[in-house]
Amino acid sequence: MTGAAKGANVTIYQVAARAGVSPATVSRVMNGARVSAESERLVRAAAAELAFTPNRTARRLRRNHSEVIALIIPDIENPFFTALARGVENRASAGGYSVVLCNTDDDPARESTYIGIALAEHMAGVILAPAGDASDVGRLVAYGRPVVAVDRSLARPGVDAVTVDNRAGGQSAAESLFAAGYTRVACITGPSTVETAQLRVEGWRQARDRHGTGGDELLRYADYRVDGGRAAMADLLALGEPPDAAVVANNLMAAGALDALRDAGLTPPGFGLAVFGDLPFASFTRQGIRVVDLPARELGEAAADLLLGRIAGDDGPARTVVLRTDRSPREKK
Amino acid sequence: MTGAAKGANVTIYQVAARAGVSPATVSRVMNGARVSAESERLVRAAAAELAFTPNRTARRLRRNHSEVIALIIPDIENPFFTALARGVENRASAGGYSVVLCNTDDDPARESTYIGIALAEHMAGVILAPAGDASDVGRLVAYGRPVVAVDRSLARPGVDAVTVDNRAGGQSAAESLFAAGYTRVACITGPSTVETAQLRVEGWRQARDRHGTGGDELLRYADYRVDGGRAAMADLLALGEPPDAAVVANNLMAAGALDALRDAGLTPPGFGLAVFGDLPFASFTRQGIRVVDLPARELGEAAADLLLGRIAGDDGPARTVVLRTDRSPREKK
DNA sequence: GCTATTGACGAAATCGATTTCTTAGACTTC
DNA sequence: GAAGTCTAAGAAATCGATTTCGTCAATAGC
Repeated sequence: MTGAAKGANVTIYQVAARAGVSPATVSRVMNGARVSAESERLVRAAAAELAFTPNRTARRLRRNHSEVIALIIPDIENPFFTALARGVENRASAGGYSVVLCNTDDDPARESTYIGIALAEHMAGVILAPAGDASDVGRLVAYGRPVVAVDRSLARPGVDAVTVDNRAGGQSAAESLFAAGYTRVACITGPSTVETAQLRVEGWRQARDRHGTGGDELLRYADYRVDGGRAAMADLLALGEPPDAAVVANNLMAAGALDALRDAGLTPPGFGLAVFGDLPFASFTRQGIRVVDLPARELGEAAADLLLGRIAGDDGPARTVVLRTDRSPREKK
Repeated sequence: MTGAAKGANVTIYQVAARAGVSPATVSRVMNGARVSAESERLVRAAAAELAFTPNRTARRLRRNHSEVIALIIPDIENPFFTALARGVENRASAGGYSVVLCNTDDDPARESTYIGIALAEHMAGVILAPAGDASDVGRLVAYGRPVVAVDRSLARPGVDAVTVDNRAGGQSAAESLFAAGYTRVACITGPSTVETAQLRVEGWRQARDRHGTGGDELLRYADYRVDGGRAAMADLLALGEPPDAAVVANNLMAAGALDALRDAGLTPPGFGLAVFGDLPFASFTRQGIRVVDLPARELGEAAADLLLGRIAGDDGPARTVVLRTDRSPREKK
């Protein structure tokens, strides 16, 4: 031991001694079981005097579950995920749970490590925004630990998921550009292995086909990151017959795409741009850009609600909640 | 209980039985104590077969400390703090610790709640970016729990702190604007109660005095938020003799200030702007802006190192680590 | 050859709260 | 008034890993 007044950790036994009752009675008072009014008064007085705080570790050991949930996300620096985290935290703390935020940097190995920790820590449940494709979620399911996938659904029966209607979002993003008079609307999306990236492309295709302007020559797969968006846009602009607008499937790539546009001497709305997800703190750059608002915080809230339900014992079949994106993307001021 | 194969939680006793040794021996193997080669082999084999993971709750109860540290920050959606969090997490996880991220929204009541949780959970330590002024850190200190203040120092002896040299940063930000030929350099800073805000102002004053351009009529206190920055800049531009440049004390206010400039038909570098802290994902808007890079990640790393040292038993006097800001802010491309 | 020393390892105590039993009264009910 | 509920509350087991304390045997030392 290092410090001086370290301990000061009052135990239930000390409270019991002070109140002149047994530890069992103290526990009953603290947990709302039947106790005589007199005992309760004594215990509460003693607890207050000693500033007793129950040791959660001991409680957890006995009860065999914790009041902590893990939130595993691929990128803590992406505002979409921090907003999502905030949603989770709001709901979780309202329900008496703490949230441990785990950042995987899109690395399946780190994701796997965190899943292992969640198991070893006996955390109550896990909310997972899957990093790669093959998420190592089997272990959680095998041990019967509640899991909710968020943002992307896991191709795994029995796991709840909360997503947005990416296809509809992609379609309305593209439609809004066509409606504004653009004719060659490109699409920059995420990795082809990622569900959200594919669905957003599909929405774009639907709008494109309706307006009959060619095939996939204006489609680019990138990596959901700034540099990827920049490269993809540069590539599109170098085409013999370049696009005059683009749907960009996430906020980070849009930042890169704007870079590339600027380098080519273009800016919205001269070049039409519709983006999935907002870039907070950048209102001054949103001019002329159509933003499909993603309900990031609501995603987190819905996922947390679902998870807390499972933890509370909800045994029903797996559900997938799909939230609506903003169907009428408008230019921001 | 809900699910089916719930438990499956292998205990040290089962491993011991399988290996034909006592639980004590299993524990010794898992913790690197002296054990015969033969026993070790048997135990490792049994542990592997049963996929044994030690129950951390039980370990924590016995050892009376957890491998979890709390990181309490005022705004999870501010990129500065997420970068800081990442730094903390890097170091902590390298040292075998998990990080619980707590978001206070600048609310002292929430901060206090989280400090209470950190105590009750017997977390190993706390890294605190204090929300308001009077941080309720006394309880932690009273119980001898290690605490490190980050970003702002607490006016409390005995608490380690990690900060940046805000005064020097403020000075070099202003100097770089004067050097570029601007003559009326304003300053938009944070709340007057906040240490970083005051120090940055002082740096600005030093540069201003050297270049002899008036007093504090070009100084505005705002709130470190987007709207505050917008209002402050609008106010400055409405002056009879408005500034031609400004030092803005954080990234969020800079976003607001840029809004106000745009509304007035101004953009950098026509109007000079030097900003504390970067806005990631917004490279396309940094043109012509001088950014004083804040070593957010390094702050987190230093704080974590300090805290882990304390947890390990470092008993020395309280230290304050001051990191250097970027002393030569340049325009970003 | 006989006592120290050392090493491996099992038995059992321990961490602190919860949760069975159990028991002792108090209160009904016929 | 005897037998049958309840209720309150203490004693003790329990959760799972760690750690102290001994024991037993092998090696070292004189």
